[in-house]
Amino acid sequence: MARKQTTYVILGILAIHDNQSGYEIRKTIQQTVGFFWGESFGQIYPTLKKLLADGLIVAASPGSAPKARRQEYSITAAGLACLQEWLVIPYRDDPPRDEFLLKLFFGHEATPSVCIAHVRKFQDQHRRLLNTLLELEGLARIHSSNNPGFPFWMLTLSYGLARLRSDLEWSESALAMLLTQEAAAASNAPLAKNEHAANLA
Amino acid sequence: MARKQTTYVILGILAIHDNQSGYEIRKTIQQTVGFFWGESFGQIYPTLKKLLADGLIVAASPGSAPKARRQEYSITAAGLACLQEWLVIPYRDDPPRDEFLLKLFFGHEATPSVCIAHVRKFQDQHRRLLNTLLELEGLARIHSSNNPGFPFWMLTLSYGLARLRSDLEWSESALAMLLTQEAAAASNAPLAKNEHAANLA
DNA sequence: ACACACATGTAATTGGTTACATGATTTC
DNA sequence: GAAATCATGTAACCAATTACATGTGTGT
Repeated sequence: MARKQTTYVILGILAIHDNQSGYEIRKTIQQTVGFFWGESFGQIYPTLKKLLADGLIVAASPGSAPKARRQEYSITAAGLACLQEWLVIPYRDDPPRDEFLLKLFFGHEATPSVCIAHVRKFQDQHRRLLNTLLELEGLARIHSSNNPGFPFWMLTLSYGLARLRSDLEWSESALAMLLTQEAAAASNAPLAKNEHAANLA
Repeated sequence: MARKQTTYVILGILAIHDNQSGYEIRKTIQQTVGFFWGESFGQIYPTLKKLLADGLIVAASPGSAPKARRQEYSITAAGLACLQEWLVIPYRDDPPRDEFLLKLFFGHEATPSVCIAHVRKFQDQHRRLLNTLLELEGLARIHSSNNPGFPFWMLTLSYGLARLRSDLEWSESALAMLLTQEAAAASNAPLAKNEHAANLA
């Protein structure tokens, strides 16, 4: 039975920590797998309904503080089985699409400063994400190091950190290259003017 | 005017090399930006019609060998302007989705061999892609090093290579970790049995 | 004759984002 | 009392994949 990916993120998150509302599930997703996975409410709430109807999750009333109108869910045995079935299926790599690289690839059609701006944005974002991941790593080590899932979380985290560092390293050399090219272009134009002036004189 | 991304890939490809058919454009995309961008025919042909209607490209009859029924296109001044406008707009990073990492993150819910299989597949794919990119780099250096776009192509290529190497390095340590964990799990089960037998004796 | 690459297109479906609509609770 | 966060949901839209349908040219 082919289900959409949202199904499995939700099941997986509930398998790690039960009794979460749709709102909380989304927050947990952002805080744990957010750096390589995103989900929107427009996707989460309908999926939750479907999972409930299929018996993969059950509705549980909030234990302690019954705030607002709020529905918590837990994973069922059937849900766990469904998750485990999915886990063994070879992953399919989603068709790659990187608008940043695409703009860079066509960079010759733009002025030098355009690519420089893109790479700077890229660096900013990656630096910020690096800080976030380092914080996340610290928190995980403190609060979850005895959790059986911990080694796997560290695996994805170390992937993220390795990639981030590689990306930042690359971006430095890319920026250096673009800046020298810009400088060359800038010195060529005035040079051309000077030559023109020299010719006139 | 907001256009879909397919628009700009096509325009960009035609800006680099004119007089290509839809079929050729797709092939070119695969061979140049394929490692970070994909396009399907279901997307290309309708977009080509739209670009033609909007005057961003023009239909050109095949120059030399008029094979099959086949339509070549070239970019217009308006098309180039449209591409350039798009290039300066800050890139928006597409919401990240990596099924491989997601399965790894939930790895604790599966048997150790499951994650190992995923990582092995990951390694295979990345090694193959590394070879492809190295070949691509060689070809580009031979045939296009004097093209004004060359530095930008090398930028994306070096990004791909850096990432690939980082990914492969990570995958080695990930695999090592998973293998020791698997060995530990395998030696624990028999150990438990032995203890049980010892208790009986 | 057969297979493969060339070549173009359409239709169905899906997976997903975004915007909209609503309202309660907490905090300042 | 205003603002932020918590909380749930629906509807419109869209970009893109996939499968389907069709046919030609080339090489074996």
